[in-house]
Amino acid sequence: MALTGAAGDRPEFRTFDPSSCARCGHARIGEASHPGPAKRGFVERAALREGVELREVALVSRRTETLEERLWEGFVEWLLEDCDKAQAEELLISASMVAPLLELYGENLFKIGASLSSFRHLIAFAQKKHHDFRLYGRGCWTIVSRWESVEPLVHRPPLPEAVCAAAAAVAFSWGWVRFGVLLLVAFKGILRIGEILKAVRQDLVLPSDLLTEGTERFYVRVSQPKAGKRGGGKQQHVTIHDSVLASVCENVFRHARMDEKLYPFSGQTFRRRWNEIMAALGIPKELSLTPASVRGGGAVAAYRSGTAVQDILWRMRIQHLHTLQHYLQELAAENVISALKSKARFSVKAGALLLPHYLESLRCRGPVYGP
DNA sequence: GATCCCGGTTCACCCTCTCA
DNA sequence: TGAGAGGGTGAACCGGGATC
Repeated sequence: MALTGAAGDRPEFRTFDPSSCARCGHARIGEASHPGPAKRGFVERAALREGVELREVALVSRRTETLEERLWEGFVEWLLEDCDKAQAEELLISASMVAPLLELYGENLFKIGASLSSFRHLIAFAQKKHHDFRLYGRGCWTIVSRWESVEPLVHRPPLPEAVCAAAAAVAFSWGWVRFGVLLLVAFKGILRIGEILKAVRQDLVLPSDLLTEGTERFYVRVSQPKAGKRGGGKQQHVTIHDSVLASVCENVFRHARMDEKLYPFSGQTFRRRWNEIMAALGIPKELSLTPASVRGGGAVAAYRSGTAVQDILWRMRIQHLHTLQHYLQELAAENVISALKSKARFSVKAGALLLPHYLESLRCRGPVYGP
């Protein structure tokens, strides 16, 4: 009746009120009249904000701030080579003067062998110092572009799936159980290595935690993800579909304390063990396979297994296809295996073949304690 | 006006090295 | 094995121009 009235077919129904007919006092039939979370009042919100000064809320980490301040001091010192302190202060008052000076300083940095990132940070700092710097700073960014064209970025090579499997197998054979398991979790979950190294037991949501034993899914919660300050959520999670790995994680981590780190040592120790495993497999340093290659390797493996690009974006927790291209473009460069000598290829192949046996052993033998 | 694309801009993570 | 410093890289948002 309401629809025909609205459509004009039955003018006599135009005034029909479905809400009244449903004995509902508002237009949201079947819903709460004011849906959504309970609203806080001014007093309650003000109490929660007690002591917080918006002007003092830091938008960058203290470390970045220190780095940029130090770079700025270097720029000022460079100025002082040609003028006295009073003149330098005069030059640094307005963005219109700072910008061309920074351009010259950028060229100087390039000549003396400084890093491009230091110049980028310096420009960013100048923009924070002078709000109108953007009006004059185009030349500085042009210097950055030219610098990049001379020295293009080199992306980290992805970790081939076979090398990941072999590395995990070597770790298990040496008794580095958590290293091996976390390497596989990071690879399958397309995680940044730092994310898995920082994770604690409560970030790993096992089937037994959800009372869904026997399922193949488990989750890793990522607190403070990389882009936390720029959208993407303060907390993210990844889903891993692997029944064997889920069972192994149950045995290795189920009995750990909720605040216990999944990897009980530091990142440096992870890195040293990584180096030892790569050396044992005969993988040369020149191939630049580092723990940072795990995420790219996971992405490439998912792509190769036929996972839809949108699904990979979701699993990687990135928002732009452009970003994913960084990883997948490396497909062509993923000739790490072919670059290996025959002995190393044999080691990788053998290790990858052994992995299922190690995983089966960990799955069947019950709880595993220790690092 | 809406949408897409791309380059500009920004900032935290990762790697390497040194020292304890 | 851990801590810290310094440099390099990855990946996000933003805005403007192009296209429909």
